[in-house]
Amino acid sequence: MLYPIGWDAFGLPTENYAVKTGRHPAEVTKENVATFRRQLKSVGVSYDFEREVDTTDPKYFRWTQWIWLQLFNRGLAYVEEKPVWWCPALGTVLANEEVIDGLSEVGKHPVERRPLRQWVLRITAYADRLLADLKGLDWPDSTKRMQEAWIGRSEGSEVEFDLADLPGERLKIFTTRVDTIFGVTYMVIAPEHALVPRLTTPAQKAAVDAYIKAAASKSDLERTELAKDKTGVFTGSYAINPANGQKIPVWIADYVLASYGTGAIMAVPAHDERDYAFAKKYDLPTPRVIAPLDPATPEPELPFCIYGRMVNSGKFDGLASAEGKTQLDAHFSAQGRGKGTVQFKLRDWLFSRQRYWGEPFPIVWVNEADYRTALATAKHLPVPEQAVTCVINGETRYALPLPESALPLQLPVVKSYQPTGTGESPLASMPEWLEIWYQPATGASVPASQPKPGDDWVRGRRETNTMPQWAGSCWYYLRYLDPKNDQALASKEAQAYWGVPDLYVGGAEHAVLHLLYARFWHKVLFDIGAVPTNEPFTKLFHQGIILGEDGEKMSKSRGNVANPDDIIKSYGTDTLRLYLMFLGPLEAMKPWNPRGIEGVHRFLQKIWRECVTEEGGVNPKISDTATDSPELEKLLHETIKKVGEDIENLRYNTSVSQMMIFVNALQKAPQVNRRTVLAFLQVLAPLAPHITEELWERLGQKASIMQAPWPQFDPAKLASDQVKIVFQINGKHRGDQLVPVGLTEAEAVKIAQESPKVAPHLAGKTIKRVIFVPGKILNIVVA
RNA sequence: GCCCGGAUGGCGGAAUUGGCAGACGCGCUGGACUCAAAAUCCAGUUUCCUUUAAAGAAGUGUGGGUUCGACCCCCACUCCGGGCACCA
Repeated sequence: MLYPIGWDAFGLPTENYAVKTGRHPAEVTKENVATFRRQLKSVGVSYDFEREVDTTDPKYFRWTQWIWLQLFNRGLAYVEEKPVWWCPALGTVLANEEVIDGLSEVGKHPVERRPLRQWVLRITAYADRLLADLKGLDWPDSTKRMQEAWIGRSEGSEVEFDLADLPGERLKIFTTRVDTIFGVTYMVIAPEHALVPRLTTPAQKAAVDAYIKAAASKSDLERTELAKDKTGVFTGSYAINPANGQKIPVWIADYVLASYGTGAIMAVPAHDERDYAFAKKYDLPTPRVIAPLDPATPEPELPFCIYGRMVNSGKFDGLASAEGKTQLDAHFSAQGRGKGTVQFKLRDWLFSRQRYWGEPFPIVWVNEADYRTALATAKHLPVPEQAVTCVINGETRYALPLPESALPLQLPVVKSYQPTGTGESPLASMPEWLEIWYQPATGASVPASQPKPGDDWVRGRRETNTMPQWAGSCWYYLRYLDPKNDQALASKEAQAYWGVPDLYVGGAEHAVLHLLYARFWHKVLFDIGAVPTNEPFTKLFHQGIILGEDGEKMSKSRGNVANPDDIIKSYGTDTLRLYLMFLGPLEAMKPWNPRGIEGVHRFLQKIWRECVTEEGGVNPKISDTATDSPELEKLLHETIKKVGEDIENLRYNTSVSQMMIFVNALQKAPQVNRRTVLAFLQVLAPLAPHITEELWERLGQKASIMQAPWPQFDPAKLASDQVKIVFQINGKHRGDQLVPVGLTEAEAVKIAQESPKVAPHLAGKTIKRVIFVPGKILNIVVA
């Protein structure tokens, strides 16, 4: 059994606190971890603190950086300009959650989308496997469905449209409904599309520029889903529909995203809701090219968005949609302007932050000549086949990785965590760390202000971006297996012995992002032979969270926090543990209710009194010779069974109820056998370890209760020869009676007819039908 | 807006997944013990009708449906929560 704990301690909240207080995030992290660790221990959680990990520990993030180098080496990391929230007033990049209604959360300043140089991970290369391998996982179906939708595999077609005003150029679009291509009345490209400048005519330039500026301030979410009101602007240019040769206008609209498909669509207003809304607004034609399959059906209202039969489509008329798609794909393929293809909604993963408190990238940016030299002198460097480049200050730079032997690359101590104002992280304000002479073979460096140390040294600039918090949390479950290993992220032996987590418990808020990112990393590690399995989390359970008394998430600013220290002080650890379990189902979000805690506290006190007298001796009702009543004995075995099953199924709340029922019966019993009490204490021990250990000892046991083998229930003791059967007339409850097990239907009907409660409802009626469920119910339908 | 959940007494929740709705606990009411209180114990506690009891009737967010029988399955809605790619 491996039951570990660790701290995912990089990230925004700590950094913001550091900015505010000027204290080093590492120092703050250390304090917070100490508090959490103390509280967890006081709750009596049996984590193995020997295996504790901390993602901000250089000994840990050395391996985070190592994994990242493997991704880099395999061509799964690249650099691109990506739009992020930029706040000119604060001079910093903001997270989505820090932007509220287009204003910064701090100071309420206006924000805009600005493209910045970012590291991106090619998770889309694994889209098919991430989708296909979901099938074998023992996860909640809802979570699997969410991941499926997120990956968003969609089969369709790519088609290239000639451009009337740019001879030789083509506009490539993606569509899932190529069968509607004869109904295209305009094209739409995303505001960020590369062809925008060349397609925009002088007459339209002012309008287009204004539109692009406005679109730049919206998030993708605002642009597509929330916006019922579609907006757009005409470029002034035209494309040619390759299906029928028609000249059609090219528009720019922000409901088309540059990040999905080709960033351009063919618009078929008659058969697409978004296109229809747009066409109505801008008065564009909506010709019908799909009719219902059944010709007898009256013409449906537009937009008609389901499959049907092609009409007004030249030689393709009459084909069903599916067949039409196949033929059109072949048709365009033969012309070299299209093909059937698959698109994913999943986008590559923006994997950098312009922040201080994260893992530094083990990358030095050098010029092309130095890059060639470095590769020649240091052949072991983990470089991709195709060099990763970017333009910094107008110069093309090459990404040169640190050798694995030089890891970890540590964060320099900075004077200020304040934003630089340029969009770069605070690391950019550390010239001694940033601008260096660098020896590629060893990873050694000296500040560039000093003389060049030798011939095999090159001039370099370190990467100022840091990794997002996901990085450390993507693989921590592997580090628990072998937390102190300095040769590998975990030894082969440890991995073979422990495998992957048997049960992964995590909140539903991680359903897509964390759980998808970690699966991606794990698959890459599998591909390079660093882990023996294809999937990290075979069985998954989402626990809920305890909300504040007001039903809102607990937060200091809201003042609705319940502190475990206070509860432990007044009621003790076992009461807190038991109450947390009794509060409701583990997976539910439930508010903290301090009043109910009295109930479980009384329950534990009652158990104490049943075992121990006021003077501290063993309660005289307990003896080795007492014979328990059959009822108490049966209840004990039912309790052992139910608690065992409930623990297996993570239904702790109902196991507490069952134990309460048992103790109520125990209390009423005049005599009780010691074995019965001991067995009960054992099933309670996992939830209330402290009090049960104490009572176990007071009842004369020498070894720890934790060492004793789990009690077994005897199925024979659970059997009953009597069972209650419910009588219904026309589905209405009219009485019940204890009857022998194995009663036949005829006998049951006879008993019902003789029952004083049931008989009146049968008087003068004809029995139409009898439904008999043995041992449960007899329903007589009368008329 | 899209994807995923949820809604049961005054409150937290239970119901073997289509077979007695409300287990268990909190709270409340009444009683016992006590000079008194605390603690503890006993009884009651979905709503309505009924003097009370017996006996009825209604009842699991709303409106329909399937079924001998629906908290559970289907359809349409309402409200609340999670996620929507830089909180993680």
